[in-house]
Amino acid sequence: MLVEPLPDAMQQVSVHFRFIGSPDMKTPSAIPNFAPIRTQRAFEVICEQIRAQLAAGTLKTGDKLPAERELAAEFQVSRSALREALRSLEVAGIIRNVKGVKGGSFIQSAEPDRIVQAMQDYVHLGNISLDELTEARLATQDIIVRLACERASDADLAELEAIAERTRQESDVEARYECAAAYYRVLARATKNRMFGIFVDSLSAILHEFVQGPDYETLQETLIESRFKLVRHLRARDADAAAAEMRKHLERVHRHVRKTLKAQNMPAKAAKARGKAPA
Amino acid sequence: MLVEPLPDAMQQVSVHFRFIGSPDMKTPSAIPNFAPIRTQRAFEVICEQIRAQLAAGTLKTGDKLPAERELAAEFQVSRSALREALRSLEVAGIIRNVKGVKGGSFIQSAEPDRIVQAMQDYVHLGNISLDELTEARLATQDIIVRLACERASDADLAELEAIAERTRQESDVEARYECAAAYYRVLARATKNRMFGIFVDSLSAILHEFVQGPDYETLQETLIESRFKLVRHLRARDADAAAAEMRKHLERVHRHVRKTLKAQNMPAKAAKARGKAPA
DNA sequence: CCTCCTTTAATGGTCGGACCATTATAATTT
DNA sequence: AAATTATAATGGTCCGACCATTAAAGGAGG
Repeated sequence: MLVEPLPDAMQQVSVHFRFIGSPDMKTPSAIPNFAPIRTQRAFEVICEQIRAQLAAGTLKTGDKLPAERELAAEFQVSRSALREALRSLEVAGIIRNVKGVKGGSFIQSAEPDRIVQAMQDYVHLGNISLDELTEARLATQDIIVRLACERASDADLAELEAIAERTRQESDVEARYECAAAYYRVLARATKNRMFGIFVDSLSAILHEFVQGPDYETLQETLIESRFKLVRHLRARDADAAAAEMRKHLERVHRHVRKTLKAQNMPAKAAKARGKAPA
Repeated sequence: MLVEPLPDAMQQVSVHFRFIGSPDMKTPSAIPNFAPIRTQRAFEVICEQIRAQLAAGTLKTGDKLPAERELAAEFQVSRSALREALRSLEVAGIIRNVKGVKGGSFIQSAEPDRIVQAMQDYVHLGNISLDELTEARLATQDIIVRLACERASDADLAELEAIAERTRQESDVEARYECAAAYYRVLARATKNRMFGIFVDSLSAILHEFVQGPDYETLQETLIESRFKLVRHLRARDADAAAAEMRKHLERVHRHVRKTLKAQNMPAKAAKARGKAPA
């Protein structure tokens, strides 16, 4: 059996899963039963069970969960409650829902997108300053460059150069940003450690929100040049030089961003609105 | 008005928000209308709008969204669809739902919990190896120690010592883990950069899953001693010594974890099942 | 006037049943 | 054999209802 139904205490209609007392008891104070109160919602229990099976390895990438109606019956909850659980897992990037016959909920492979999203939310809510982001980025990239310097394959280096070259040909601002992100991503991949890729992607996405005008133009050629230089240092396996180049590069970028923000009188902590209204 | 209703194309019953053609058209191929097809679910649109208001600053921490029934009316969707959106935002840590009169959905302040959860999911799904985690941890802690060495206040240092002292008095394994996590967290806080706290918390939570038996005992005193030493180095503002101590500390821990895993014949990539069955 | 209890209404959580749009497969037709 | 048409399974949405929780209003008693 894939799932276990919710415990008996949860079986009654609309019971809110408290694990103490009885729902109908009118004078619960009669018995000095001071167990810790814990209220838990149905969808949370469901998520926990599924996550547990994930951690245990009972469920793994590619597996298909039973259909909603069926799964709801197994858990002995309504379809709505189950759907809220599935929705949670979906936005967490754990499952993917596909419609139609042979549709269902499929366990996803790991994608860093959700972590990036979570970090983005965190920054929006927590007023993380540009300075903090910048510092974290400098520190992270320093490590990455040094590791990449040891481990980058020839293919990695060639790809980096190709991206830098492509950047030069792009004229669209957004396309150039994409190139930059790709450059950083490949560099992170060259460390052969996926954790660094996560950090980089997150910081890239967040810092992108700060980039404002097309005033970037003036800096563009310098930046591209710097990327080529970095590859040369990597190829020479000169970690210190590579790290220094990256540092110079990032400082240039951030000085520029900061100046732009100031020119627009924007505090360094507020990101601009990026919500696109539905057409 | 807080929200805008969904566009006209979405108003029909159960329409799945395609922005091309008409649902009732029987021969849509008659007109060569080749606009890109985009299907979007109601809850996604709602989430986007709310996230947009967050990024724009229209919504901020502490604000209260209208009641579900009311909000559903504003968006002109069913309560179920709205609830799935709210559920998504809740598991993303953006809102908090509270019941009862004066209840509702409140915009939360930033908590790193969700990022930690996201990273945990990522590791579970992606088979990130212990080696990768360890390396990332070593690198991250190196930076943190060096920054903390510059910036830690006397209060920070005192707190670190207090935690190390408390660890010695604890006998429960889980409590000691809590102490360790707290130690790392305070250390990260001493950098005065919240981004590092996120990294640390995530790695702590994930690595905790690898810790198995109570075989930790033998190492315990050495580890605590090491924490005291680290504080002394920090107090002396000796970054290199502090970083070296931290490195030694972590390597000890990870050697031990690795050995334990091997003894249990567990691959270094699979985390043990931690799902607690409901009582 | 103040305190304690009861009532009330607003709100999130859950339920169950319904219909629609999508999609892969089976059945049918050409 | 190929193309077309039903069929059934599945996720997405809607509706209306009831329950549990909770803060505030109202009332009883001092």
